[in-house]
Amino acid sequence: MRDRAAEQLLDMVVSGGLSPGDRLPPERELVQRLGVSRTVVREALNLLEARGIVSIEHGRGAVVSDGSTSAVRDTLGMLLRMRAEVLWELLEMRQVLEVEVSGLAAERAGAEDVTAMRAQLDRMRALIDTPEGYVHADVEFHALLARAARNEVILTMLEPVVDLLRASREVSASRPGSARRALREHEEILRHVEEGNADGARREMRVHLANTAEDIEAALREGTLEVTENREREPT
Amino acid sequence: MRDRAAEQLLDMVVSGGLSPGDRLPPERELVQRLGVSRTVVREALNLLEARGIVSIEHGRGAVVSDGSTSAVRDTLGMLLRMRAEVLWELLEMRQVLEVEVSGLAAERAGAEDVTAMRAQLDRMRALIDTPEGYVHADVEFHALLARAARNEVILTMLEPVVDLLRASREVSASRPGSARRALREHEEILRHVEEGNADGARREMRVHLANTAEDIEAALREGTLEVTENREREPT
DNA sequence: CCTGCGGATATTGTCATACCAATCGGAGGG
DNA sequence: CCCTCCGATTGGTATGACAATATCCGCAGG
Repeated sequence: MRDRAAEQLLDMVVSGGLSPGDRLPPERELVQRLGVSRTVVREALNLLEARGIVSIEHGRGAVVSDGSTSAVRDTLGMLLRMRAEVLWELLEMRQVLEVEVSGLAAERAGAEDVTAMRAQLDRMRALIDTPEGYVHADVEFHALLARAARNEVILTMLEPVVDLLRASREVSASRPGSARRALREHEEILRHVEEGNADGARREMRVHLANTAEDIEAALREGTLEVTENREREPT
Repeated sequence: MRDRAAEQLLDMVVSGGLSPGDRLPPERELVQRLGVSRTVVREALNLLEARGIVSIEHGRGAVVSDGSTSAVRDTLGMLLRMRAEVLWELLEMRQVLEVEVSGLAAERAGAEDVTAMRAQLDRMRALIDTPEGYVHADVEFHALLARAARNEVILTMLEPVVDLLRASREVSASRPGSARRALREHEEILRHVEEGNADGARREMRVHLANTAEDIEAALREGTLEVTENREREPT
């Protein structure tokens, strides 16, 4: 019954013309409209919240979520906690997606994309000695690259993977010399993107990710890296 | 409170020495142990179920799940449904993932994978004149290929995309000659996989998906297939 | 007229209880 | 020895009440 109600609610959202930010009817009204008890309505809403469709706020109601991928990240994160070996699969997935993203970006990036990425590279250069800030800038660069690829679906799948690997990256970025090497590689990638050289961009990204994966493996061997998930809810 | 209870339960699972298949204590006992009402316990259990940690079975209890990826698949599926993604983006995503899957499968497939795929090709050959059954067998073949690639994460993320494209495929598969052509292409792919020729497998898969996409486009032009979004590639 | 305060109202969160539904196991009869 | 049925265990649903939080509106004061 819960699943049936959740399906009805999902239909209300997708084919009911509700946009992100809109509020669903209150629980007591959904009780009448769906003809089930409040218990079932609440469980259905909780399921949709766990799936990232809506966000339930105390005293306000259930609002349609923007297409945030945090639910996918959380679910993947718990999977990682139960089976640590999926870390390798995640790294491979990231490689598959980002290599292709580089190629697509080289074919589709506009001047404004290149400008934004160049500015981001400057920021990375400035933060190169503070691992935490550097990784943040690094992640942002990859996000800009993904946006230049002009494919929301790829972004939807890549985002949670990258999020999940962020902790690993912070450790690997603090290894001596790796940040500077990564910066050079980013510059190479951007150069190829700017020239519209898709194959070159793919090749450079493949090299870059191989090096990064090597850093992560090394950090794992040294025991510096703990494979856990930091579950923190968004701070409003 | 629900999240706190869920965290406690998750700790019970991961650091409590519970293996997949083990049963958690019944709800009424967790009520006493956690000091909260049954409502909260149930909501926490539902959250863990949505995240794929446990599987709740009526009359039996909550059993610790193996690290199945079905929760990730469901979450992604709902997310994609809500975003009503553009058809060409889905096709591109499918191409990115499946081309790489073919390459990985060529490197990693064992004899039993090849056997299963060959059997699946026979089934497709038998169903070649019934579009519906053929597409089902087709999907199954691609699933076997993905399994041979030995990366569950990629498989998990590919599935929702394929699901959304299924309707398009049923239409395109009914175009004259396309099913037979697709069958030949599948045979080529399998041949390369069998020989361990990763690049060849990638190339053949790329050809196959390009042809399939062409079929879908043609069906779109003929109005056989209705889609709300139109394909616009170039940004402003 | 504007501002800030306070209460009324709406809405979700938690609790307690009762009963329904599915599953399992063991007692009893064939 | 096997089958059946019944009771016990366990999750599923319904209901009503109250608490916690957010929103809105009117009113007093400037």
